[in-house]
Amino acid sequence: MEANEYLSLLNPEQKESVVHSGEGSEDLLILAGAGSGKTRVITTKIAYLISQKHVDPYSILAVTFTKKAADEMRERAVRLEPKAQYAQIRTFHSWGAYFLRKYHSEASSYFKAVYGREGISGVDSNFTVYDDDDMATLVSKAIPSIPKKETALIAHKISLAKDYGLTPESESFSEIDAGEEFREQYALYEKRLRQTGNVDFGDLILIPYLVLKNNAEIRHRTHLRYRYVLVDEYQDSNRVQFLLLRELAGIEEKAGVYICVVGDDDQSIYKFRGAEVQNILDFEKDFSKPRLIRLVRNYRSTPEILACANSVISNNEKRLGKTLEAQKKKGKIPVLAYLPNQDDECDFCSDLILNAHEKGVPFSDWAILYRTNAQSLGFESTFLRRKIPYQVVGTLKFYEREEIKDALAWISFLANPKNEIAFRRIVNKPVRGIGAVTQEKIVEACAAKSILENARSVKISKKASEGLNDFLSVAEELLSMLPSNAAEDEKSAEEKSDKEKKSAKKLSDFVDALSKKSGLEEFHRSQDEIAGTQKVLNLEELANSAALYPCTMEGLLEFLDHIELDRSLEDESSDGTDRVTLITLHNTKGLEFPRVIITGLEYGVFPRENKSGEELEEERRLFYVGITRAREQLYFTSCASRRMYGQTKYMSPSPFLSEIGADEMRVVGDMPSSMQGDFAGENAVDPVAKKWRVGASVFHDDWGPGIISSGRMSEGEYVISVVFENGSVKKFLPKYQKALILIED
DNA sequence: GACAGTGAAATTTTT
DNA sequence: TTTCACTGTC
Repeated sequence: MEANEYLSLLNPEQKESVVHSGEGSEDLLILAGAGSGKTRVITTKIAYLISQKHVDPYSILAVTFTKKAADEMRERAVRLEPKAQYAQIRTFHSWGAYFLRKYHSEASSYFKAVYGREGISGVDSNFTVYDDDDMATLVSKAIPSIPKKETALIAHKISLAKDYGLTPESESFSEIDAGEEFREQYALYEKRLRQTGNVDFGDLILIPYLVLKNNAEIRHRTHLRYRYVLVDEYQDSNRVQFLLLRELAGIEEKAGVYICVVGDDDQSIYKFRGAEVQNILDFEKDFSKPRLIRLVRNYRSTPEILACANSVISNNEKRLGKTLEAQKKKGKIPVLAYLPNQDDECDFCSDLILNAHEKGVPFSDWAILYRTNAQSLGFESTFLRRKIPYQVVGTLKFYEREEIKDALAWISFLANPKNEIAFRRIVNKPVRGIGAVTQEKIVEACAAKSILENARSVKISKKASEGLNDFLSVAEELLSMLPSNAAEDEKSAEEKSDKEKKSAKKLSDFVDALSKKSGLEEFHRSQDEIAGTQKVLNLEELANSAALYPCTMEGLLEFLDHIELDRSLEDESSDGTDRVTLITLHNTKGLEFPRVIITGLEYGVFPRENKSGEELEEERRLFYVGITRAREQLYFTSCASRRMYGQTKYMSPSPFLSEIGADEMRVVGDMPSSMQGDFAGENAVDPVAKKWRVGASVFHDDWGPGIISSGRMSEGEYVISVVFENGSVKKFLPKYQKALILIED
């Protein structure tokens, strides 16, 4: 396609975003609302830079957060401009992995300087990436005094520290609410991890940042290489990603690297994972002469849907501010249904879907959105009963399955025999008589050395040594199946895989052999027979997915990177079957559906209880994301009572619902007041309780505005808890309370 | 090391 | 209510 052709498809703001290319060292922030054609802009921009500005595609780096988004971006950019295939279009983490493999020895030198040389391996060229579970295991091995159940907590905290760009040497951990005790734990973990030569997820960003920051030569080379850096979904970037971007930009040395970020502050929903809305709010402050372009024309949803979205999000204070403008013709007004309980909610959704289906609306037009995974259960059983085909998105993911983790542990161990976590996972599975004590001995003796090469010289019991021999010979046998093509190291990874795909043996045969020889297949086959699972099938699936890679050590590493850096592997059921989608609100980001039902709109469910201030704003953004997924029709459901943890709880409508104007939606059913008398006897209607209902807004003379988070009868008195905007929670007896007033809405 | 029995806990989760 | 992690027994 010619440039003027694809540019003519854009609206003025989109076009401006595309042609802005940083003359006069200006950077660019594109504030792209939901459904405003963001991906089109970024892909067109890549094509435009190459074909019109004659930019070498090799010098373009475009990063996204998910594999799916990266694939889509590459595909669409290449369609516009074939040379875009030579640009680096990938996820933040996969770029980090690429960078680390390239500069592993510089990274290792950095760590040797920090920790001293003894027993430190740093980052190996053939490192594998530890996931959360692996991290927790490593924590418990690095700090044996820690109780098992706290390891995951500490691992999480370490992840968070890395997301904030903090190392054990950092001055303070106040940003992540941790202190000196944490510093010691973090340091022990790091030392242990550096012994293995492997990295965790956080390292994929943190270490490239540290290397760039501390190594002027590499920084310089990198500035020469990447002249144009584009970041998608910038609102989801965390602190360390921001720091890395600053190094890539080379602001201080005036490297002249063009930075363009695209994002939507209103769709930032990953604060709990370290994402910083502040990054996008501060962009204009942090980068050079930045230009801000707003894309607010929405091509996805009807004006009625956008009116709701705009009303809701305008209640947030921390935002750059924008109002979506509908480009579609008028449609149907959104519907809010007040329902007695969650069974009625399931039936209401089923009725909607089945009625529409009779009129020819496919099941796949529908998506049921909910706040927590547990809420899918009711829908699943109802849909099963009423024969509505459905798919649940993002529950047990492929890579989280035991058998897959086992096979991957084998692969990781072969790639890097210093990987103690992988070793521990597989050495005694199936049982080889190598218990925890023996494992400990072996790992201790082989610290920072190849377990494969050194394990035989460790003194262990006779029984264990037989098992170990068995294990090691399987590993050696498997390794011998993998020729290493060191001679071809000079070639770039892309070039190499292309060639080898055609000629060499497939890696799938290797993975298949691995399942069999390791005993994993047999082990899981017997599990399948007991539990009726399909673990063996999954192992075969894994082998299949390796078919595209050559049967070499390099192919193995590529395959590992692909698997490890794409934990969002599609559910196998994403074939063309016509079915309803059940999905958490978080998982809907980037998706759209003709008909959307947002369920469980009750205080305590959505928003979750005790949310206030910034946290409440994030919940509101989540609601906004949900609303803007809908193309044609939007429904809300809110239940008067809900079974939670085995008890029936009486619910109040979500405060978010009152943020939508009365004329912006149609209400069906009766809005419940708290403790309604439907269920005679148990909960007599107390007029005080009715007035001071859960979810209502209040104002306190000393504490300011707040929301009633719970209310119950205690010794004949109605007691409420109020969450104030500063986060504090207070209890009151409203009957006698004078400083507290109710704000009617 | 497998298993039943007990008790505490119960968000969201790109990589 | 359900789930999962831990405990003690065989």
